Amino acid sequence: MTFDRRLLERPALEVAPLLLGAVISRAGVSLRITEVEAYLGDGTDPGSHAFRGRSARNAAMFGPAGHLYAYFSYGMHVCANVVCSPEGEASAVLLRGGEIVAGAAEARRRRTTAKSDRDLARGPARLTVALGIGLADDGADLAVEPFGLTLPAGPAEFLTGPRTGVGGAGGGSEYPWRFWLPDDASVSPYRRHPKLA
DNA sequence: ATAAGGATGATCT
DNA sequence: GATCATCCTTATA
Repeated sequence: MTFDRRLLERPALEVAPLLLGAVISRAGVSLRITEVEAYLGDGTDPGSHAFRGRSARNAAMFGPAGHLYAYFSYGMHVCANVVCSPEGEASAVLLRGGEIVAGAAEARRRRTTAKSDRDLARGPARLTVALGIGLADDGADLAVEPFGLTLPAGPAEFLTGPRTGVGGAGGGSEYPWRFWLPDDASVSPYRRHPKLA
């Protein structure tokens, strides 16, 4: 019914593939995760919110594994991460895309601009809207209502590539830390950061 | 199909 | 004041 928290108390690069195919749910809406990105907390990842240490915004990243790190971005969006590593270390996995497996009617009601069901949770900010995740959920334990998280039985087959939208240091092929399930319609289209030629 | 520009605000320098 | 872990609309092919 719920997950083994120890599986998430590992570095983000190991947890990311485990989350592909996992099902996350919140208040009756469930989705199968198909695309994620890893962000490290050991000070070696310039693209990570934790790169310059702890702050009020990223505090949840330093908390226990299996909790949520939700943050506000671009003045209008909320993005959600699954916190990993033992408490005190700040790595996390950004949820970038998934397909709704339960509660589709509710998800459609929230995502009024979605043209088709496959767009309901394709993209990190869309995913949070579909699930109804807000800033109030920052730090929430995914093992506790209204949340739920079920990890896949076995390891999934996956592909990797550069992280989307990360420019400058931390971007490009130096950091191929985006993970997705092959041939899945709910994987968001790759967009290079504007700052990279 | 891909490209470009605006919206909009917290966070950090 | 610059920088975003983005989305949506409109334009051009």
